[in-house]
Order: sequence, then structure tokens, then C-alpha cells
Amino acid sequence: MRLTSFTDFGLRALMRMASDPHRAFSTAELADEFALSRNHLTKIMQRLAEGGFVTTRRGSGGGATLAPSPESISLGDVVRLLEAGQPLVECFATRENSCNITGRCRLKARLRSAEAAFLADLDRSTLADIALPISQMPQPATPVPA
Amino acid sequence: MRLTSFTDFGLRALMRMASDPHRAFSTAELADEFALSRNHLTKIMQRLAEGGFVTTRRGSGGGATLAPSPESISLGDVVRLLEAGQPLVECFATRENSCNITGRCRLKARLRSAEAAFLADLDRSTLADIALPISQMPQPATPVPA
DNA sequence: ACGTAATAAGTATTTACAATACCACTTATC
DNA sequence: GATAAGTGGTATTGTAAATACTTATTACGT
Repeated sequence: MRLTSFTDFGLRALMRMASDPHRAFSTAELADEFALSRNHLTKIMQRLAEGGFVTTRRGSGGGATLAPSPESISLGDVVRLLEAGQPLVECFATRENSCNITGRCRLKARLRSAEAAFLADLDRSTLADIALPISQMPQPATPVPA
Repeated sequence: MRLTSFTDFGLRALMRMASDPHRAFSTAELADEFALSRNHLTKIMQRLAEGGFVTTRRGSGGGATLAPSPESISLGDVVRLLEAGQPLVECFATRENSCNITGRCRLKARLRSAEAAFLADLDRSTLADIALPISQMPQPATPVPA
């Protein structure tokens, strides 16, 4: 049972951004914190922007900012967005799956139920509950003045 | 959010075997039903055997048989076994993970809780609840007599 | 009873594929 | 012109699966 790294990093980014909801965070800054390539994180941010969780702005002073308030974003909603199109098991995916007992299978319904329970549990928390205050962040490497 | 194919096929195999709990199923037979290579399924069966869910016997007339009764095997237990060592997110895996906020992170606990909710929901069902009667199986290719 | 053939699990190695991540480059905004 | 998001392509890694081979056990013919 595994979430994609997209979801993992997406949650971390939002957790970080929730600590200062009106500030714009550049992908460069966050990527540096996560020790991840900036372009890779950019793609994750795009998904978050598509989902309406953040707004992005180019250019100087730009970056990504939380769109709604941290209290109004449930963890379940974030996971639903980022895990969209990620089937729990193969037969959840397409109508053209290899399972030849679709329709008679009583396992599928149980798995769906469990998945729903997972998300429902996450819905009990919002970004506000997990915001990571900046004071608790590890010290960034001090930029050496030239 | 995804289960490994190991878990997927393992559940399918058990579901199938639960329909006739005392019969020995050969990996060849089940692999054929699932359109999967026999050796691959063998590895899955080995894991199920290690976990005590089935017993295997070599040689003619051998195969895998459900060890306990279907009623006493909860779906949660099967998933726990087959997904063992499969971290929900990276930071669940090793102490040497890349996340530098371990300890202060409040996300982790929420994810653990959700994972537990997932398994708890599965625990509400047993193999007996999902057994697929043989009469409902698709017709196997008729063996041509020589 | 014994030896042999057939059945079936177990093991090792390799291959294919998708997820992950990086790099080079482009576009927009201050 | 400097900053920062966005895009396309490519390498890498890890999972999934197949192939080829080995070992164990039963059944059956003599």
C-alpha cells in the first residue's frame, strides 16, 4: 500500500506552505528543502494549481501561494487529487482489465470500502492541523556572501 | 494509492481457494486462470505459505490448500502480510529517509491513522465473505483427450 | 517391493516496463 | 535584466513478469 511520490511531496509542500498561508513560495526554495530537482517539483505544483489548492505567479516576487485557507483544505481532498488515476488494484483501472470475473467478484466492493475509509479518516484533518511553523524548520544552508 | 500486484493476485488466489477449502490447487491451474506465469504465482504462494494462510505440497496430487478455515482469515490480515515492507510514503520506510523534519512532522501520524482505518475496514470481512464458487468461474479450456 | 515417469513446487536469472527524477531550454512577469 | 514558472525530452531506478532450470513427491507398471 503506497502513495505516489507526487502525493508525498505535494503534501509536504502544502504542509510547509500552510505555515505562512499568504506568502509565495518559489519552487526553487521548496525543492531545495526537499533535496529535489526544481523542475520535478514544478510538475507537482502544477497539479496542485490545477486542483485549485495553490495559485502560481511567474516572475520576480512570484511563486506558489495557498489558494484557500489551510482550514478549508482537508488532507483527503489533497490525496484524492494527487492520487487520481492511481487504481488501488488493477481491476479498478480500466474496463479492459485482465480480471475475468468482474461483476461476480465480491472482493472489489470490500476494497472500495476500505479505500473510502482511508480517505474518510484523512478528511478529519486539514492543512491547518499539520502546518509546520517556519521556526521549526531545519536551518537552511547559510548563503555564502560573495 | 496502490496495492502491489502481489497483494492483488494473492487475494484473488485465496478468494478462489476459499470456494473449496480442502482442495489442493496447483499453481499451474491458478496461473492459467489469471493468465499469469506459473513461476510468478509460485512466489506469491510462497509468501502466503510463509504467512500461514496456505500449506503447499509437492508432487502429484499436491498443490496449495487453505490452512485455516476461510472464516478465520480476515482480508486485513492478508493485506498486512503481503504489503509488509511496503511503506505508504517514503518516510515510513527506514530511519535513514530523506525527510529532514521527522519528529516534528504532524502529517505522519495522520497517514498512519488513515492506513489503520483502511486495514480495520478490511478486517470486517473474511475470505468466507468473498469466496468465489467454482460454478461461477469462467469455463476452463476443455482438455482435449488424446 | 522397486524403479521409473509424471506431476508439481521451488530457485535463479534475465527481461520489460513504468514511475521517478534530472537536465536543458522556453516563456512570462516584475 | 533578473527572477521564477512552465515544457519537452532523456536517463535512471525499481517493480513486475517471464524463461529456464532444479528438486521433491506421488502414482503406476513390472
